[in-house]
Amino acid sequence: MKSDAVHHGHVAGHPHPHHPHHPHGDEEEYVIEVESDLSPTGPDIIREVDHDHHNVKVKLKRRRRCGICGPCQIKQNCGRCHYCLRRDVLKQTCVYRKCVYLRSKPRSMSPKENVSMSALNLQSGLGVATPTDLSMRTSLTPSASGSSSNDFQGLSSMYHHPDLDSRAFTGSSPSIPLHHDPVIPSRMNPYMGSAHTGPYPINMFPSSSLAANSSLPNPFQMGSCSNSPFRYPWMPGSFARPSVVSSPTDLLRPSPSWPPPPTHGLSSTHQRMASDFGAESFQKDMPFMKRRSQQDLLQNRQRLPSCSRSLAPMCGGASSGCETPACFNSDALVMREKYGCFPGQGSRSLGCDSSGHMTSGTMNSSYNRGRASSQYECDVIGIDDFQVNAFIRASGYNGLDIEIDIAKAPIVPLAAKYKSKSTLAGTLSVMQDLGDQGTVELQVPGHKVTLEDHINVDEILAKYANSLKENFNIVEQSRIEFIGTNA
DNA sequence: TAATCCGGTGGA
DNA sequence: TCCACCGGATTA
Ligand SMILES: [Zn+2]
Ligand SMILES: [Zn+2]
Repeated sequence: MKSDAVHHGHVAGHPHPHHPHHPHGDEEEYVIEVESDLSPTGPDIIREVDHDHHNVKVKLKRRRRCGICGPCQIKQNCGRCHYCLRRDVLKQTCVYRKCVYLRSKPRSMSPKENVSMSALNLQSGLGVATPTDLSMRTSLTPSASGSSSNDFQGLSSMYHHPDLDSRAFTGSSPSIPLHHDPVIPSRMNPYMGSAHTGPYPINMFPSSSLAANSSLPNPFQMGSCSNSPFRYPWMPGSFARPSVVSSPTDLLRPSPSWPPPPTHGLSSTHQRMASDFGAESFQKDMPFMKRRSQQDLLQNRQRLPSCSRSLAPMCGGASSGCETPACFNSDALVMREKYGCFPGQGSRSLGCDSSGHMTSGTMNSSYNRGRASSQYECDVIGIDDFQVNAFIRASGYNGLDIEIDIAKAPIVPLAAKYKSKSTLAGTLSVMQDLGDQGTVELQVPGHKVTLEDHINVDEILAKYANSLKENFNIVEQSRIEFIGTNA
């Protein structure tokens, strides 16, 4: 296992645009480049290539990693993923390091989708996923995906900033058809973080759009708030101590005395996740990628690389001053997590007036299909005063995805309105180990959502974000208490 | 030169 | 239609 170090410089954000490159080819073709001025981290350059005076293409200058998203913080290749193992032939970056922003397919336009230069200038970003400054990130909007030409496309959920959109297409109603909607990475630092000025430990795994930050004053944490460099658990120097950390399953069991859920061969979520690793293809590296609803697929909304927390890359070191949720994604404010004590806000219900319903493993066969051993496994977590079945799995390097079957629990008054089909998939991105006890606060925007076959919180939130500009809807909160079993 | 982005494509 | 591959192209 080699741990190729990679250029740090390359990873870092690129200060300014490079000189426009004009690849003059045939005399039939000319290139127009437009520089964006909206992209905070490096304007993209658009090339407009006119072949026959009819076929007009707009190409982008090769994009560069944003430098601010989680994966961008990782400076080392894992050395284990498919792309690492076959680096020479595949010529792709490590799956763990793939920039969120680059996961979306680069925009490009077909001749018919041509737009005027003014439009281009207006938007310059053309819907491109421009790494956006944190301050700009107030909401996320889901978008449909185009065909993929990106090996990593499946990795991310597609969000773009509504503000950018509106700004971009001001004037011309029909937005410029985007080949692909981008991901706006947010500052994040799941694994390393500068104590102060540096990026906060903001977890912003695209898929969830449910940013959660955590502060964990607990001894079991993987220490995401340190300045220590990120390390893969399997690499020397890693702090990973799987044996010490309870598996999510264990952590989330209501009580240590409760028997663990059936595991179908694998004894814990941890192991389930662990077992998911080491495969070859990308999706095999990220098996959960298959585990999404059709709608997810349609919307190209997928989860990030998954792994158990104990397997998750992490940084060592003790946390310092991490107990503040400061590290909070200012985004659509989806959720946050806290540990230790929870300000006894009245307990809230998890819900939205939408019908979120999800793909609980037991309810949706298609959902389960991609999952071999654990789809029928269910954990129990407490939400407010209720105990609810939930499907828990790792998400992201230090995250958990928790799907809650609302229909089965009277925790959502509103859910009743949607009959028994109402289920809600909550995707919590928990950055670190939950430790003995923790509380996750979930804020679900109460937004009207069209009932689909599969809806999860992400989508709800996304839709919520989509209309965030127009109206703020009620946000309901929920908190989920995690009860750990760590000794 | 190394890294890896990105377009094109064949197979499932 | 989706996605893993391939390999040319672009950047630093
Ligand atoms: Zn890798
Ligand atoms: Zn990035």
